Amino acid sequence: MSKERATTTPTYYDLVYAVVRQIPRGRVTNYGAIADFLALGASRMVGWALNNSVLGDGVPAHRVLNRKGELSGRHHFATPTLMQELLESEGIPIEDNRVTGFDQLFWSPAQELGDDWEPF
DNA sequence: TGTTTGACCACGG
DNA sequence: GCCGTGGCCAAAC
Repeated sequence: MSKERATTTPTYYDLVYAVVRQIPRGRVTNYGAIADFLALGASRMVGWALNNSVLGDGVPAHRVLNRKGELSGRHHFATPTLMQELLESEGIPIEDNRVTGFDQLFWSPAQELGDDWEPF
């Protein structure tokens, strides 16, 4: 929901949330793509942002994977299998904690949204 | 205020 | 092709 952060100024958090929400159902992306699209320069921050989002916001963090296409963040969900369940529910086949056909399911924000796209 | 850590990525050996 | 190291930025301790 990107509520006001009160004592803190808006951060890339909101941007990450917005981008992840734009991910179409049945598609996946990786941290590096988001980080590069937002010009964060640090893909680690995307994970941190999602860590906050999963717990409270309606951000489909399960669509965000690492560059290998692995479900690296599954352990952060309510249950380790929840992430896989959600992906399979969207028609994304998972095999050994990795997305099958990750290359064709990959969704690039910079390519789909455009370089001048902004959440606000 | 300084140090540590984190759902990562790229590069080198 | 796998493992180790560096870099990146921000939040938590």
